[in-house]
Amino acid sequence: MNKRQLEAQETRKKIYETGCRLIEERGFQNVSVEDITKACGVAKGTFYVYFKRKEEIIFECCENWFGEVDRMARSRKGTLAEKLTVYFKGFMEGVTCGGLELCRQWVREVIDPKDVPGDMCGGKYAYDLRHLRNFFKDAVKEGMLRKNAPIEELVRLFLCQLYGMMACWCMSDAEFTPEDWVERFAKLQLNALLKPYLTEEGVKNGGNL
Amino acid sequence: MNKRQLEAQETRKKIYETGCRLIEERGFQNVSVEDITKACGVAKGTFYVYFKRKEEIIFECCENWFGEVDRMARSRKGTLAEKLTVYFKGFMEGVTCGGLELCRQWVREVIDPKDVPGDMCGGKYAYDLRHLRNFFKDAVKEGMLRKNAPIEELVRLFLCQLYGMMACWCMSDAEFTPEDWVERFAKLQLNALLKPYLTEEGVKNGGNL
DNA sequence: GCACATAGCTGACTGAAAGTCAATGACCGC
DNA sequence: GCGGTCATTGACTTTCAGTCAGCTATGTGC
Repeated sequence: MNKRQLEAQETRKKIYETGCRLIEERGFQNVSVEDITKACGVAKGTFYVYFKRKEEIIFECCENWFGEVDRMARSRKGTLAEKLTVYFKGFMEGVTCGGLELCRQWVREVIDPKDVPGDMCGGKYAYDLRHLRNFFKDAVKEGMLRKNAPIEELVRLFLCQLYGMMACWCMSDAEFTPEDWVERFAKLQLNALLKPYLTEEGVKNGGNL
Repeated sequence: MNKRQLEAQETRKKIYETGCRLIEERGFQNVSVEDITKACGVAKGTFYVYFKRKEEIIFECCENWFGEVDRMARSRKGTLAEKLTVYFKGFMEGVTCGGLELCRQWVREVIDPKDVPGDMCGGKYAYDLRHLRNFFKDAVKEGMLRKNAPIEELVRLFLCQLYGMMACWCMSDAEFTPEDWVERFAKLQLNALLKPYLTEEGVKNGGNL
């Protein structure tokens, strides 16, 4: 990689990081592309060299966040319930530790998918659906969930909980910690959703959160 | 009311109804104020005589929707669980019968409350919090819920379910009916949340959905 | 019936911000 | 050192929300 390419990479990184920071500080709607470029000393046009649209910077941010949480949950040893707890806690940690705007953007995308360009992340709702779908598929492969487990329905019901929690968190002026949310998750007895589909192995490994 | 006032009332109604229709047809972001005013044959400025901001037209629409559902749920005779079912089914009917944009706007407001002007509906998240809070308070008054029932927590947990369901509905390309949602609601065993707080009277009247 | 007041409406205007693109000049390979 | 390329630039276009001074219809007092 020559000097030119290194500098370009640096420029992109600068825009991405400054953008994320400003958006998180002021809110997506209250930061213009020029705010971002001025803050890192480049011209407005440069932004559009690296990002097709203003939104793309936050799409990328969400993608990184989801990917990170997914890796955490998968690398964790334990029962399905424990892994799911990591999943939820990871999301809520991302959200509650300076990720309010990320969370908002995520909800925006979910409620208004046409705002997400088709060439981002392989299609609409791809962030969450893809990861969670694979998560449940793996659980079937590993013999924790029965083969007839309705993957799509499980994905939907879990996301339903996750969306609801995030919306509530936004609503509650961010007064809860990730731990509070895990407790809520358990309280809502989501494991009841899984039970009908657990294998003997899955039950033995503990289905309760 | 003289001719002038009647005509003004008519103008406002025309803008409100045309606006709601266009927004529902094309999506909030894809309808400009001029689209609305042109479609009903008035000047752009007239819009701003009756609505402070573009958003206000959809705020009003949401307010009407929530009010209507609340009236339905309250007028229904039956157990707390039955009333809540009416509540949820009513919301989901509003959403699933041509209310996609309403639903989206609602979620937008919840995740981004600073976008809702403080003078609308008495404050942020007022639509849903107010109605549901009063609903639970009445249940205490009527002796169905115990006096120590944590109203705010119940409101939050129920809204959590509602938001999650709505987000999922937006996500699922509107493939579910309100009945599907009521079934999901029961499935999620929300009644488990209520049980600890039900009075003997409340239990006798049936706590299960 | 006339004159004045004003409610209701108008549409040109302003400002802000997203997104474009031809021009520029620093760097690279030869 | 030279021609070409690639990252960068910033003036420009477009779109749209929101404003406001002015106009006209209607209502009111005489």
